[in-house]
Amino acid sequence: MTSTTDSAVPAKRRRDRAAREREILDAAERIFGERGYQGTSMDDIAAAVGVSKPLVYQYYGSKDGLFLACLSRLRAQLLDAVSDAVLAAPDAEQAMYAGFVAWFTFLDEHPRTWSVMVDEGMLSAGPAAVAADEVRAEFVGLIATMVRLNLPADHPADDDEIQIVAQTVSGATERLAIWRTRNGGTPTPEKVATTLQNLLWHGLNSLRP
Amino acid sequence: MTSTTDSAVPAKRRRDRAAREREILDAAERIFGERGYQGTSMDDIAAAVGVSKPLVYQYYGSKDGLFLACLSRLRAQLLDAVSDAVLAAPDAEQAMYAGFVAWFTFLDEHPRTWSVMVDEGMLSAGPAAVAADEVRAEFVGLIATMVRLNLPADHPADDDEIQIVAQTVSGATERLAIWRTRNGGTPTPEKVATTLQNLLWHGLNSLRP
DNA sequence: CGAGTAACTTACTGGCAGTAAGTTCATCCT
DNA sequence: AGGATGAACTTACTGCCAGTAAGTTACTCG
Repeated sequence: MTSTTDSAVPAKRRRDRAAREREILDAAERIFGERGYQGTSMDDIAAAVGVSKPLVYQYYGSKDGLFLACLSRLRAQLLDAVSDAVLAAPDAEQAMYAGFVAWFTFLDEHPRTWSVMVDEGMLSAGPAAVAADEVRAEFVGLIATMVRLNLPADHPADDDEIQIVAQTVSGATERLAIWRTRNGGTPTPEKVATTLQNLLWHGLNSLRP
Repeated sequence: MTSTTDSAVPAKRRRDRAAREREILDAAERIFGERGYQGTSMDDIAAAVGVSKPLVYQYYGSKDGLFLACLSRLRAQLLDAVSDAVLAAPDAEQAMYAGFVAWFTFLDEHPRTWSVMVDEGMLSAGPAAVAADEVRAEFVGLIATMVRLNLPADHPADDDEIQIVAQTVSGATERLAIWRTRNGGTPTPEKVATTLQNLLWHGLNSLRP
């Protein structure tokens, strides 16, 4: 007999830790997304789940910790979506396009979660800032790798230039995502990806020294 | 025998409003830059100036108001630096390069003030967010105008594409500025500007439909 | 059924944004 | 001069929220 037999009713009651953690994380992601980091209190989140604040602290340690947990989950999903798209493409040019489309599409489908991550992810003090930087660093690394692979093997590229390009692409796509969200989700991911591709592709291929 | 005869000593005493406001604004810019928005309390700023907190409130209304005032002064300086450089250039290509160099150079010379503006300027709730967006919008507008001017007159450009390009450039330069600051101010503004120019110039010229 | 422990709560502390109400200093008027 | 007027400035609070100490309830397993 599974002990959780009576889980059909909406009564909150006691749940095991994993389930409660997920419940709290879901609520936090939603509320952070709606009201921002500053605008959200731990009491709000606890109340939304129907538990008391100290329970949230027991599971997530601090407000930063909880925010960080939201961020971490989102990061994994987003990174998966983009790298799947990139890896499935037959060549570099299509990989770049597919990566852009995956990026904008994912963020279309998670507009609120996105605002958690970017709009407020850069609280330059505290562990959340470190986490946000790690997310960016991961994408920058991914982009840098792609750029390197696209360069002719006999030209060891200028590392500074690769960094500059990777930061550019990362910064641009982040900003475009915010802009699209505020712009009601237009233009389409494909339109933006195409324009970006046109804008960057030639320049990328002229990186050889 | 100037009327303020005893001003030699470090005693704070009473000063007229304008002077006090400037003093507060300078301190706020410095402390926000050092500790971030969240890490700075109004008491900190008041103590640094040697006045009480309510005085700061009387002059700037709120923490957001004070932050906004810092932002506003910085914005004006930065925008001036960049648009001066752009307007002084003889053609579009050099204008773009000069704009990039001016941007990165200015931010080199004001690394702390920069972190006030960008790293924490996007608290997505509150009036500070609106102000930060206005700063960005101004730059995006400037870039969009430049792009339009560079296009052949007989081709009315696709507005979406111009927006995409402008957001891209703005997002990229913002991110590159943050990266350079954290990277100890390297590579040089000229190096970054050159790479960006190489990366974007061809793509920009292929925008014609 | 009783012991042990995981899930959960009440009731607090401390710090900070923001405010009400008052006090001190400078200047102008007669 | 000396009092009136207002600007510069302060003390002493409120309320909100992150974080905590210490306790209570209910599930589980021997």
